[in-house]
Amino acid sequence: MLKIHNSLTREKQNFIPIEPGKVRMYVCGMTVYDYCHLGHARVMVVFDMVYRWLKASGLDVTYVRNITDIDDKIIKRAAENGESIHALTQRFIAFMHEDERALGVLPPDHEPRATQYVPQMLDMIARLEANGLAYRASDGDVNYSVRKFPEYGRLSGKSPEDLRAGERVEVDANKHDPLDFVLWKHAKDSEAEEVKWDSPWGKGRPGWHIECSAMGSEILGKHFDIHGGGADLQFPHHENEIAQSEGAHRCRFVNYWMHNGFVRVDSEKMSKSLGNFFTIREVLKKYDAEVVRFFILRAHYRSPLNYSDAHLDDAKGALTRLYTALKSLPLPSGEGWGGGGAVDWSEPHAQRFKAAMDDDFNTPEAVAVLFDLANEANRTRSPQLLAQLKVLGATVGLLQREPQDFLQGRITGKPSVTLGELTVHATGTIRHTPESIDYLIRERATAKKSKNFAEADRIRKELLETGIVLEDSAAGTTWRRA
RNA sequence: GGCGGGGUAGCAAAAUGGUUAUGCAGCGGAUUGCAAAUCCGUAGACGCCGGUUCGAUUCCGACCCCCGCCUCCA
Repeated sequence: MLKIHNSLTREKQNFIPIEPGKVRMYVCGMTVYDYCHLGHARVMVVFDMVYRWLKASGLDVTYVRNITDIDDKIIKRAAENGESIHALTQRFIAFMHEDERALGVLPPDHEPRATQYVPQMLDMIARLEANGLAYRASDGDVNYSVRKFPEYGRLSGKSPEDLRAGERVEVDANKHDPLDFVLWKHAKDSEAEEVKWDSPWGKGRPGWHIECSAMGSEILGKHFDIHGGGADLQFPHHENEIAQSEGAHRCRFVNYWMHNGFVRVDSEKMSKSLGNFFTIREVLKKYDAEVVRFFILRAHYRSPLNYSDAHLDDAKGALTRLYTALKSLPLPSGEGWGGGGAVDWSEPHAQRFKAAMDDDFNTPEAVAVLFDLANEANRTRSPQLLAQLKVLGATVGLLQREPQDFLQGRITGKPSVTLGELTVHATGTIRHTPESIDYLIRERATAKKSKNFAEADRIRKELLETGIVLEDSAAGTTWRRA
């Protein structure tokens, strides 16, 4: 039985879908005006893992992750760049997709963009107005009247009294109450036509929170199973979503709320405002994308995750152990590595793996099982256990490449991002190609045959200095990147 | 100030009222021309102080420290 930690109740609960066998899940995605950073990578990877595990559990999942393609920051950035918001957002959506594919993130079933759902948002605002929860302020904005929604604060565990609005931010005089938030922003003369939509309240554009309420209910229905996002969205974004959705539809909005922890740098939250972020593509120039994915899944999704090169190096070493074990798995006849059989769920490791994953997606524990599996497979030389390792890895989007591709630093498929090509390490003095490495391996074999170990060792050392490790075995010599 | 999360061996990171987490690094051994990889063995831990208990890292209380949300943020 799958258990999920529900932010709404702050405890693990048995997961019971609204409709048996089906799961409807919504995750807050990115605002597209810049490159994605590692914090975004964590949301993508974490919920991709959730998506994959729900599917592996036999559930029919509908996964929606939205794209915010209209908001203040986008307008500002487009103006700075002297381009349309459409051009700006299209570009960064494409970059985001590249980053995701590199990280092994499956495309969600739906990826709605806010600008495509303005009519649904207007409809929702009208309902809120009809229900007496929205009002038109003197400046022309339409606001949500938080005090009229008694449940407000339930998700974040805050009471309106405790919020002390205005303590950190100036209170907007147009609001009836400082906690009220905007549903519809009136158009300003200075703004481009591109960001103005007609509405019963005059020209304008949607507030941020309404898009998720509108897109969620439009695609998944008024009541669905799981809603996720970064922990910083719990308040006010998700709190406001609940107020809007339940206020408009007069029914329960979401059963299980999930929030992932932050990526940190030097024990501080990685964020745009602090400026301490690393973009995904920046990191992918230095580290294999699967190492980054493994790094994320090696921690529990709700725990903080400290980013540093040392930690990535560590993750790389660990993943190398798994792929090294997999190296001796014979290729299934006629099939490439992309394929893979079904998991044998009766096997003990698989049972432990499942128990871990079912316990609020405990990927650190599940990964530990993978290592136990690798150890036993190495010891017993069992192809069955290696096959099991590979298919279990698949359930969380790991270990699907040909081992030599990983070990020798190649990328499977053709991500359009330029990633670790075979240029060896920066510390190296000579850069080798696979051909030159093979040549040197043959030279060394000749030297070894004539017992010229000094020359053999010299060649091995020369390669090692450029980051290439040679491994001799009965079957011959293979190489991998250090 | 309000609310919430956390402090585990050199580093990372889980579980658990009594029994090996796991990975990297370390140490000893097997293997190897020597290595690497692999295997076997080994050392090392639960912030501090009390309490409950036959027994606490695990439960309870106080304290110290760190982090997050309360503003846009994944």
